[in-house]
Amino acid sequence: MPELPEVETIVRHLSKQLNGLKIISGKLLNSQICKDEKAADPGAIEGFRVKGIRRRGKVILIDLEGNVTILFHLGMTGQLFLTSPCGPIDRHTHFKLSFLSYPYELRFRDVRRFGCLAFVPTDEFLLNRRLKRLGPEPLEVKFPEFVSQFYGRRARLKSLLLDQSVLAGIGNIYADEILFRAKLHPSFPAYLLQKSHLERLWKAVREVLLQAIKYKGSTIRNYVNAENLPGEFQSFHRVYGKENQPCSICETRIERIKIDARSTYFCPHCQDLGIKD
DNA sequence: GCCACTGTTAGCAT
DNA sequence: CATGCTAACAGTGG
Repeated sequence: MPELPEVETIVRHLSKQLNGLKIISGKLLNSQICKDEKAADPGAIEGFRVKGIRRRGKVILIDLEGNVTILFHLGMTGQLFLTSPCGPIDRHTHFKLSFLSYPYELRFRDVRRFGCLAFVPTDEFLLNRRLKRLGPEPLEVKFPEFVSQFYGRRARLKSLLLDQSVLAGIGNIYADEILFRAKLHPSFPAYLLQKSHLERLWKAVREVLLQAIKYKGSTIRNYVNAENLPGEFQSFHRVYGKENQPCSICETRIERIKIDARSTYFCPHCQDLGIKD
């Protein structure tokens, strides 16, 4: 579910709401969600204040006093949202936090449990396995470094966009939307790109992600933001999930192929690099 | 009921 | 190292 724009939307809202609040209780309802290291001990963070909330790639980091950072990865179906503590809790809710003088609790819910939760030392958070191999932030990387991430790589463009060590935070939806906007074929090998192609790709990464953040991400099925609301960017999708529908530019039928076992949607006319030229 | 599919990625084989 | 499958899980739709 959540890629960079969805995670950024969550982080912005949590940051506005939770900064400075004091934690009065944390409850781990299912320790299986702490799959990376030993189960988090929620007792260890009671009484600490929230110092800040950050995003790195698709990872959410809540920094607390006491050199503790709570790390969340939402996997495919993870949700991190604020809700009334009186509402029902289902069996997919794995963790919750409540705060002094604040009417909502923060819940982490994840049906498929591909997500994870960990408590890490703030001063060593980069050593966490979820973070240490991440590539540059797609919205911060300068063009020369962007080029170096693709230079000489024989893999297909789609594979590299999905590779979190190339760029951190892009997933299946935005990879396809970015390649459509850049007019590049998802199967094209990166090392054959010309500089002008890379410039198109670099710009498309920024434009698609920024617009998706503006519309609070995409909801296809499970995603909700920290306000427990769906995103609105799905109505701007040009190719993702649109097999056999006419391309919004040229009316050609959108095709679906498999790359790395992931559905990949593209317009064979608009994205014909390596096919026709 | 069965089978295919799903927004992720660590771990393994090649 | 680079690349590409597979499995982990639960639910949905044909």
